[in-house]
Amino acid sequence: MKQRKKQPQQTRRTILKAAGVEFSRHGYAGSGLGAIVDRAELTKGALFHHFADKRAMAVAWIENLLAPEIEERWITPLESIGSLDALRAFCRARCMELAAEDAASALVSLTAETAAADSTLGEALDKIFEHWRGAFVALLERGKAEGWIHRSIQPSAEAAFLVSAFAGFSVTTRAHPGEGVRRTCAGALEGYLETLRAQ
Amino acid sequence: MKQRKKQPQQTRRTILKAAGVEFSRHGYAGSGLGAIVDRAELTKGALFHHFADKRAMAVAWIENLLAPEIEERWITPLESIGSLDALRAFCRARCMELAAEDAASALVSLTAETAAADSTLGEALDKIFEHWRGAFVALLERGKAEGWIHRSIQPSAEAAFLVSAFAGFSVTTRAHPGEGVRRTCAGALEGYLETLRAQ
DNA sequence: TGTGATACCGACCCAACGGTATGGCGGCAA
DNA sequence: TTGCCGCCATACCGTTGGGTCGGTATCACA
Repeated sequence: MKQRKKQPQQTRRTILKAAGVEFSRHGYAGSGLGAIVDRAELTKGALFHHFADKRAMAVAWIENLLAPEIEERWITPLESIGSLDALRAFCRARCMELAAEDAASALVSLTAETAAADSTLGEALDKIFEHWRGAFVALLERGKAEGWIHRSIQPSAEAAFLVSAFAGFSVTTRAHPGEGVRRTCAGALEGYLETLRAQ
Repeated sequence: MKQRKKQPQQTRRTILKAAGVEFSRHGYAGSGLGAIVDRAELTKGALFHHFADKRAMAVAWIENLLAPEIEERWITPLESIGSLDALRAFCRARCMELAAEDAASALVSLTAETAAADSTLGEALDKIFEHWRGAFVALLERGKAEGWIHRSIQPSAEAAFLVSAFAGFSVTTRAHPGEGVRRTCAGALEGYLETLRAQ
């Protein structure tokens, strides 16, 4: 069996995965390229062969790794929700699982740090938020059509609110780990979700 | 009139204010001490005379400037709220005013960046969140006693949720400035607040 | 088997980082 | 007036930051 020794796509992913770990833990400015290539067990030569500079690498990480993770954990599951009880259960589960290593937590913390100052990163991150909101809009509109979301609900408003709520949970969870705050937030969120119920 | 030439307390505040501007714009790791003393029109000698190191200065900023600003804009006003309509108006107003320069936005972004990795900063920041939640708890309990908050409401849960919601708004606002998202979030938040109303 | 292109390494560059050492100057008590 | 301490400036240090460059190993293809 021939094992290729040079696998550029794999190398690229290895770098992005290492970068993701560093970004999630130390933020964008706090993550050095040295720490990233050390974690990847590669060198700066490899890094700068695949990416023009640090920012371009961060954008690639956002688009190639972070966005798909958000998609998989937070967005795709919405498609198979068919009742308000299912939506409640899903939101509660995601709230209780929230941790600093979660993709959503990385999205939120990178956004908070960089979006205001760096428009390139900001736009890449906002695309994910936009997509996320869009998925909630689609869910709520479907819920209205299927009769388990109240007719008077405005999907775009509630979608923006829900995404912001998860973002907020991830911040307060970072400040105050432990189950307590997550549980109370999850409970209050379920109370809010009840207001969307038909009738 | 004798104008004192050495005013250490004033110098200290000048440094902290400059640090606050840098932290708000570039985060903790992204703010260099050089940029801070330049903004303050002082030198590192002054900085390290008043603070042991960068982290201690950040803690001093959090406790001496950030916390009082949060207190003034977000916490103290809660004391003079005497009806659910007043609470709705207050929350809407704060939502619509939210900007990257707001103290709450700085609190959130610094928390997202540092709380998970630096327990010293994390605890200083969490104190503010804790105090904020406490103020909402007091408000909701008073509202129950005065009869304009529903009896079945659990103040601690709703307080955690409200603080998280504002934190989330500040993040999504950073990613997507402009009135649109803020307005829709404010609307949905008011819808949620209605669920707290007595009867 | 050669050959040009791609993938990666390792040493290096300079600027900026957080932090220190020293010393002058203003203000106050004796 | 002197002596001293608190306040702040200046110059500097070692390290690390992002980024460059020449070279080498490996590839696809001829």
